[in-house]
Amino acid sequence: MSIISNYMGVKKLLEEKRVRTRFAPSPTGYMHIGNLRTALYAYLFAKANGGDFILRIEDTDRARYVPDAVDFIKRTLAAANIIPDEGPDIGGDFGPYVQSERKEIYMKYAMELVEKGYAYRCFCDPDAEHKDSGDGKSYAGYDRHCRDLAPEVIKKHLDDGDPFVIRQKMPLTGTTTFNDVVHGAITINNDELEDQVLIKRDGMPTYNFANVIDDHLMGVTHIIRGTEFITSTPKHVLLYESFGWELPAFIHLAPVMGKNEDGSVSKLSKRHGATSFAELTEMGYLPEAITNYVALLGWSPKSNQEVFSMDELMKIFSLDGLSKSPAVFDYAKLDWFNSEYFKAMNDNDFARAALPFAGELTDEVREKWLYLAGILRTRVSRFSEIPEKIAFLRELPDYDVELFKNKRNKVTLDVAKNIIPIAIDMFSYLPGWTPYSIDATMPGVVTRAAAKLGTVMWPLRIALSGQKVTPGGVTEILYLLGQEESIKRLKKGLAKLEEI
RNA sequence: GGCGCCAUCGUCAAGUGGUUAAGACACCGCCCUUUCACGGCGGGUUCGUGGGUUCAAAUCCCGCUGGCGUCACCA
Repeated sequence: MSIISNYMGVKKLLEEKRVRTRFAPSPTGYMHIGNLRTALYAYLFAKANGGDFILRIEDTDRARYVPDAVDFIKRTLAAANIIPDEGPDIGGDFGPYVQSERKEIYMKYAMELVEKGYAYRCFCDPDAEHKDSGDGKSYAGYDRHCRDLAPEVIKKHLDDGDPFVIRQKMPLTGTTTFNDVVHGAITINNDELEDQVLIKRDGMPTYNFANVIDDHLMGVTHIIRGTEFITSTPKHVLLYESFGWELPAFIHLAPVMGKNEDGSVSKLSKRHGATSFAELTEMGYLPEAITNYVALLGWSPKSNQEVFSMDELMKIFSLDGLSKSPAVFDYAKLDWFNSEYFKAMNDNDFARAALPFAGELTDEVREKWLYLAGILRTRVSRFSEIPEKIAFLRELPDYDVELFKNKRNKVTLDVAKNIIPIAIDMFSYLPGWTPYSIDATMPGVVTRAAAKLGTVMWPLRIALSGQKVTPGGVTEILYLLGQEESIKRLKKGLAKLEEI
C-alpha cells in the first residue's frame, strides 16, 4: 500500500465522516476482561454509528511476542461475537494490520519528523543513558544529550555506523491540552514530557509512535482505550500536530477493578479469580452473558433495561453513557446475567451446552439428560455448578438418619418409618416408569399414608437423595433414578430407620 | 515523590441547582410451594470530608482525604 493511496483513502473517509474505531492489543496470549470490554465498546460504538471496527496487532516488542497469541485474540473476539471489519487475515484497504509488517512505514514518518526538526537521532548508550537525577520538580527522564547535536557530530556517528534511536523533540515550555470525550479537557505541562523514543534501536517503533501513525493512516476517528494512556496522550497530540494531521477523538475508559479480601479494590488481576474471557467460559458462563455484563460495567444505557442482545447493544450504544470512575467486577452479578440467559434458553439448547460440564453420568441419567437439564436450567447460574448438584444421582451420599426429621412438615422418625414402606409398595410394581405415571401414583401414596403431601414427600426425598435440598422434586428424582435404584434407596432408608 | 484522573447503597449505577436520591445484583423478611429453584411483595441512615457560592447543593468552586494511573529503546 503506497502512502499516497493511503492518504487518499483517509481523506475520503474524512469527507464521509465515517466512524472508524480499532482494538489494538499486543499479542500476549491472554484476553483480559478489561481488554475485552475495550474491544466491545470500540466495536459497539462503530456499529452504532454505521462505521468500521478494525483489529490491529501491536507486536512491536519482539521480546514479548507469544506465538499463537494473534490466533487466540481472533478466536476470543469471535466467541464474544465481536466481528472486525478489517484486520489480519480479514484484510481491508488499510493494511497490513500487524505492526511488525509496517516497519518501513514508521521509519519513513520518523525521518520526516527528523527533517522537520520535531525529532532527532540519539546515539546514547541505552545502558549508560543520561538520566536526570530528578529534582522532583520536572521530568526525570532522558537528559536530552543528543537533542541538539552539531551536524558534523551526527555525520560522524552515521559514518561510523553507530546505532541510534529516534527521539521526539518535546517543547520545553508551555502546556498541551486535549479534549477527552469522557473526561473533558486535560492539560499537562510540556516540561514533564520526556523526549521519548519513537524508533527503537532495532528499527521498530515504540507504541507511542506506531499507534499515532497507524491510527492516522487507518483513518481511525475515535480512539477508545484504557485510562492508562491518558498521560501519554499529550505526546500523541504533539505528534499529530507535528505532522499537521487532524486529531481523532479520544475516549479513555476507566479501569475494571477487582475486590480484594480485605475489602479494598485494585485493578482486576489473577488473584481475583478468573479474569480472562476464556477462563470465564471454561467456568460455564455463556459468552453472551459475559459480553452483556461487561457492556454494563462502565457504561449504562438510557433505560433501565439490563439484558441486551449484541444486536440491541449495537443500536443503542453511545459514548455519553460511559462512566468516569472505575468499576468493580462482580461475579455475583455475572451469575445473575448468566442465569437470565439460561432461563431464556430452551431445554434442548441448554442440554446440549451443559453436557460437557456435567461430568460422568450414569447410563440412566445420560438417557434422561434432556429431562434433567430442563430441571437444572433454572437452578444453576453457571454450568460448572452442575456436577455437584447432581452427584447424588450417581451415588447416594452417606447421610444421617436425623435428616428424616422435619418440623415444618411434621415428619418424625416414626412417621418416616411409616411412610416409606407405602411408597416402596406402590412404586415397586408400577408398570411404566415415566414422570407422568409416577406423578399419577403419588396421590395414592398420600391417601394410604393419611398424611399431608409435604409429610409424605419429605422422607422420600431424604431416602432417595440423602439430602434436604435437591434440584427438582421427589417425582423428578424418582424418574431420574429409575425404578430399580429408587426402590433400592427407599429400602436402604427404611433399614436405616429400623436400626434405631 | 512529580504530574494526571476519579469519588452516589456492599457492588453496578441513574442523576447536570429544587426528586420521597431511580433501577439492578447481593442481602434480609413475607407469600407461593413436595425441598430447592422460579415467580410475587416488602425492607435498608447511600451522595468521602471541611469550607465556600446560592433562597436552595449529590449536582458549581476551593482545600483535605482516599483510590487509581503514569513517569521504559512495554503496550
